[in-house]
Amino acid sequence: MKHKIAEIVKKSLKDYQDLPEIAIDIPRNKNFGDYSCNIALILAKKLEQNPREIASKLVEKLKEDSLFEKVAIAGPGFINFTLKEAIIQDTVKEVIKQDHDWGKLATRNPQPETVLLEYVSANPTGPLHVGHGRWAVVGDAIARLLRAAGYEVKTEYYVNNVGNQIDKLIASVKAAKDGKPTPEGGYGGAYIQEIAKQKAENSEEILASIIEEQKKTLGQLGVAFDNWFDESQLHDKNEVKLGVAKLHDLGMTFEEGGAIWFKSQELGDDKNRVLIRENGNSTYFSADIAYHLNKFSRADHLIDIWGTDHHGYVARLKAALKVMGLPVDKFEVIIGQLVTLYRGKEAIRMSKRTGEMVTLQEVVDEIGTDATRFFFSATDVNSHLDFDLELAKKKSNDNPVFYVQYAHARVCSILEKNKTAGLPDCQTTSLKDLKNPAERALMLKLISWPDIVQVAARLRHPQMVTEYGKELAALFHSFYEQCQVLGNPARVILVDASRIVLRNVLEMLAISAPEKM
RNA sequence: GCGCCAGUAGCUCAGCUGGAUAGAGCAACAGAUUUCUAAUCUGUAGGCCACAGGUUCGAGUCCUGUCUGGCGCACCA
Repeated sequence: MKHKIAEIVKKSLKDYQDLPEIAIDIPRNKNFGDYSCNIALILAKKLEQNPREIASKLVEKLKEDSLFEKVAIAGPGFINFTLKEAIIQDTVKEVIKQDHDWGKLATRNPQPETVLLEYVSANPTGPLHVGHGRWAVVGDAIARLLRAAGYEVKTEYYVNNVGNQIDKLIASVKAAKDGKPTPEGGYGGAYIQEIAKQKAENSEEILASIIEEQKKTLGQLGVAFDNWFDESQLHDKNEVKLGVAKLHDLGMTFEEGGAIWFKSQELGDDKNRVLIRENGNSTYFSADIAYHLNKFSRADHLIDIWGTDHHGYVARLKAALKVMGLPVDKFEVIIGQLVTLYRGKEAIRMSKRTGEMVTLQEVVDEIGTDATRFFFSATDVNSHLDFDLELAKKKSNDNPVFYVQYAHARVCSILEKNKTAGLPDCQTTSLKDLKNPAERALMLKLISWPDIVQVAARLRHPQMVTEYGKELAALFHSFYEQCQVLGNPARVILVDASRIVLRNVLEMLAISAPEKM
């Protein structure tokens, strides 16, 4: 709908040149209409004209459009639109017609951009922690959003199955097996003892067993990856060496102390970085360069979600890719901040060294998949999160996830009661009588869903979906209190449209949409 | 010391490229059910958007500085 309005505004502006992007907003205050546009204010600055004058010229043209009941100027020069009731009603019918597709954006591009989204990618040295869970949920939701927005998305989990940490892991398991204490710098969690008790003999079996556990936990969270990519593959196929050679050919490397270095200082880094160590082994950095070269050969656009502990690393990887001529503007890194667990007021301290930690598996077991997903989707992944287990569990009845699910269950219950009458025919049933403010507000919300998907996908902000879900549920509950549905075909249609959008919202978050609660 | 991220109601958090009177949930208080699910609804109260400057018609949002917290600053990953 926003897009439609923007197009109309654009048409009315054809006398102007060099137009900025036209933004259509939903005003906070209902008195300002259903949608609004600030283009006159923006143009006023550019053209050094009175914004209200520009607006009044535009309004004259916009008034003629059949979409609007009313177009008005307000405040310093906002243009406010009120939709015709018939347009709103027709769009509600469109919701029912499109059903699962309502909220999927039509791509004008016959060859959609391919996106390779890499996330979680935890080291295969132990169980996932809560931060991983957060990034997993956010990554999965972003993948769903991008798909709905018309991108072709592949998801991937990078397994660092090479390097020091693996040697330490193996040594730790061996020590446990022999009843010796954990070696210096090794891993000491209870899971090490578990693995030691199992049949796991060689490093492959040990790794496989840990990765299996990770997969199991992620699966329980409803997160599955299209591809698990082993770092060892890059070494086996010589891609790491080739990447380093490429940098060498570009004159971006030098040798010192028996190691090969990347001249990252020339590109703004505060120090140069080692690519090949004195002992001939490659660093994590050079493997990661190779990995991203590999990914760029498979997709147009890369998105990585990294933990905040890796953020210092972004600049140097981008620098390396840029100097190699790759489109760095198509390489995004989303930094995921950590989660601090609380039980009531008490923060749960975690230490990898002592192995004293609450795993993601334990949290999912305790809180449940739906609530965990909702909580992790509901906040900006770029902000630190305090997550209170007691609150998420104990207050489950007032939990926002249940609030949204309950709206869906209520809808289904009404439709079940209406079964004997049957669903009214959308073509022949008039929605003219849906004039109550609660009905109108609900309809407007339903028709804005595709706009939410679009913006949420562009910004990679799943929290916009959970926000929308809460707002939609609230409007539905309010409507429900005021309007008797059964016996009113127009309202039955409105309820069915609500069911569709509530379900589509929950599906976007991979949260179940129960028919009964 | 340097860098990145954050600081919005008592608590947990939303707030789209700068827009109109800053929002929600929880907690608190007062009400609503002979009627389709009360896991609900209606209302009240709660704010110097960390602080100080600046940019402009207009700042929670942009710039500079300060304070507080998190995370980095390896020939670990």
